[in-house]
Amino acid sequence: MTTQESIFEIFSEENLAGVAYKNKSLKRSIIDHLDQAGNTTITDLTVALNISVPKTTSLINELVTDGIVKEYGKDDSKGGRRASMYGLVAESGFFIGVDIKNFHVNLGLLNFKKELVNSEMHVPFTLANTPESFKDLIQVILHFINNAPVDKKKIFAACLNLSGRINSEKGYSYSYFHFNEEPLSQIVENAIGIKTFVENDSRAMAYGEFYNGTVHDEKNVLFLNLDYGIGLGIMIDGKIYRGKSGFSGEFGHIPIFSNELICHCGKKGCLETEASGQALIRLFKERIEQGHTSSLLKDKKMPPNLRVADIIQATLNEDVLCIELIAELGEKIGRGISVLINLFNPELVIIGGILADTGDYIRLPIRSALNKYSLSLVNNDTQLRMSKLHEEAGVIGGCLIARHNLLSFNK
Amino acid sequence: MTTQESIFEIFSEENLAGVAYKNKSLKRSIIDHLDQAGNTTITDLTVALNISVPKTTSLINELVTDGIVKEYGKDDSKGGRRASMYGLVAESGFFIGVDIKNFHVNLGLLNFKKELVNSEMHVPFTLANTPESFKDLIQVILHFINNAPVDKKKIFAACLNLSGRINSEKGYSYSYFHFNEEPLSQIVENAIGIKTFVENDSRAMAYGEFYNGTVHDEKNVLFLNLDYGIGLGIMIDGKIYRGKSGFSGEFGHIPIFSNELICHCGKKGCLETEASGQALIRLFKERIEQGHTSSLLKDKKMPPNLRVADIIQATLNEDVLCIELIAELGEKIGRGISVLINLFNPELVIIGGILADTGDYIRLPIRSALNKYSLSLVNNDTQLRMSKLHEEAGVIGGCLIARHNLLSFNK
DNA sequence: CATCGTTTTTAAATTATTTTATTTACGAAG
DNA sequence: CTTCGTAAATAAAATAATTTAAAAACGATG
Repeated sequence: MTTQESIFEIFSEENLAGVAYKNKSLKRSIIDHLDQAGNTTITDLTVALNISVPKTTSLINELVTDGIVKEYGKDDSKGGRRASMYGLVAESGFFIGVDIKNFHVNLGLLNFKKELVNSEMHVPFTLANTPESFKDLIQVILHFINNAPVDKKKIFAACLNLSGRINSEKGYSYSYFHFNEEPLSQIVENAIGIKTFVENDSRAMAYGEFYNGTVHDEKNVLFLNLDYGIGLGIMIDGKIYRGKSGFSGEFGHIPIFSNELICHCGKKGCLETEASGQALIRLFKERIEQGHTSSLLKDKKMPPNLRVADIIQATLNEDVLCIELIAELGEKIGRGISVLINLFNPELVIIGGILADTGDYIRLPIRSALNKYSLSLVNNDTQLRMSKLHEEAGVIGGCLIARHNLLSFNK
Repeated sequence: MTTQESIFEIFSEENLAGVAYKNKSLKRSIIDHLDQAGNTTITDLTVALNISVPKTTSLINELVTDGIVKEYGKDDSKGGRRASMYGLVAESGFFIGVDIKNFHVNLGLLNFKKELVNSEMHVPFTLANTPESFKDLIQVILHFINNAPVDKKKIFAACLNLSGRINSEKGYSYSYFHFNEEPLSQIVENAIGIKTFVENDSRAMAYGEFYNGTVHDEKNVLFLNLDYGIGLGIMIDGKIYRGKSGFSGEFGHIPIFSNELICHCGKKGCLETEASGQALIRLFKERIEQGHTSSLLKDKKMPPNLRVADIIQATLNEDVLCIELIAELGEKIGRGISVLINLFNPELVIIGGILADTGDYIRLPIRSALNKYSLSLVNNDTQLRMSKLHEEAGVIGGCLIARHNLLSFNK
């Protein structure tokens, strides 16, 4: 029996009854506990799961022969005989995260102990809603899998992060690659030969930041993905909140401005029309046309194909116009966040996405807008923190989601 | 052993281990199942809880001798011996809900089977943040308890609904009756001699509507309490979402207007300044001053102490000005709701609170504003429904919260 | 460096639960 | 109205878990 088979046995949805069912759930609980609490002793598990020592011992032994758990030496002395520490086996399974951006793809490989063992960042790729773009993507993924330093059979699952509207339960992506009735997850799964899930990019980043990033004890956390659009990942009680069909967090399209700009979603007054990376480029052009200047100009003219990354870089190089624009953006985003704080009373709001790389240039205007627009009692309750994982948030989150979905913890 | 003692034994937080612990949790699970699924058979429980028939039988028998469960005749024939139906005993315990409004109090008494056995609506009372008002309130509650048609000892818990910021976990009310450091829940508990919880009024209404009202299978539901202020109760995955400190749902104070009106919260541009019952009265006055007329005028002058209820009544009597104002209000509320829909992608939004009594006069403008302001894909996903429980939502919700907290189901 | 207190682990005894078999109850068909 | 098929409830047997007791492992103390 290979490791893979035994893992699938434990995590299969097969309907067992009676003792077999109970043992299976107990084993899952043990893995869940080892997953969350790290390596522990049998005594620890005994109190955590409310089962006796002999029972725990026999279950652990089975998991050890299954290859999912192994002994990690002895515990520190607590006065008597030292207890054996048990923990998950890092090499017993791997998971892939594919984070698809507008102009590149990031990929990562995670082991069973939630450690990133391999990653490829900034693989060139242009996201377009065409079959060609999709084919390119599959090639990028296959290349990553073939170059991965592990047995392909031990890669249990993958997760694709895409912006736009995603129904991760059913595997549909509505904004990209929705060419026929078959769910995107299924199409990719067939193409790469690995169980595949899809998830909204901001939610995946939120998940990564939540479980492997800047979040410690907080349970209700909002993650902002400030990119060309404005995404929002909502974590409630430690779980991703997706809404009815997976369309939650359309923060960029809340109507809080009284302008006449038509958003690409077709509505007027969306937050995204004033406070996104796209808006940033538009505002930059407008200022240049009004006669302002910037270090980004080539021969005193607008550079062609100006990207958000350029403006971020210029800001960090202390370009005055860019600093001003980022501050304006921050003010507007802060006003948006104050809506979120009033509604969610979160413990923590994380500023992520490429625009978060501007650091204090964007953080301080956001902070002051929050004081201006949200109820102080509620606002004081909420921490504002910058992303810790930066551009790795997506891949790590994707890997963790693949892992979580396959193992179906906490369900 | 009295019934009360035995109930507290099962639901006590006392730390048992081993078999005793397991039996206790199984008993709780049985009660939980009977609570949600109604009367069922032993075979049913066997598959639902994954335990054997003899084990289920012995647990049920213990619960029967405890007085919490009893037999409710035989099941319909399915071909063989007819199964006994078991269910909760309605009279084994009672719960009180106290819904405190600006100008009156509603009280209700719920039995163990979630049936409202007694209620007193519109008990005269004026809510003010003074010790006198609080004393009056206690008198109202004591009067209700003493007149209740059940043994006072069998009333296990009560819940107080108040508007404003409430930390229900710790029992604090910040907007009303926060006279000293002791939690309000504790003060009331000492005064009435019954375990007491406090909850935000809109959340309690949402809870009532969710479990005994218009909600059927939906799990992610938003409830709008349109009163003098605008409250929001958020139900996620069947649970009340309270946020970090219980300040979630401050919907009335999201800054989505660019007006110069100072809200009573101290900020500008709050939804409440334009779309609440308070705003309605202000707008009515303004129109009258501009020369408009209405059936509500006395000698062609503003009536003193005009209440929202008066405008609602006039609307239902087809007063043209009031109908217009309600439509304007609906439009603005709809714009606010579109923010919620974009963020939450809920299955259902319930329009409740006194202004919901205007029915289609407010529903239709809300509906059309939603089409105008929210993403169609997301919007089409969400149902809009009017409250079913109307002014009883609060009391029923309060009773159910008291019951839930005491029994601590799903925890 | 042997002994003692402490804690984990293993083993044996006890208790509890499930599984299987039997009995009881019910409706329908002959 | 008896018989037969089916399903629930009960009883007995078998299995599995917990509890208690004993052994092993370890550090500290004298």
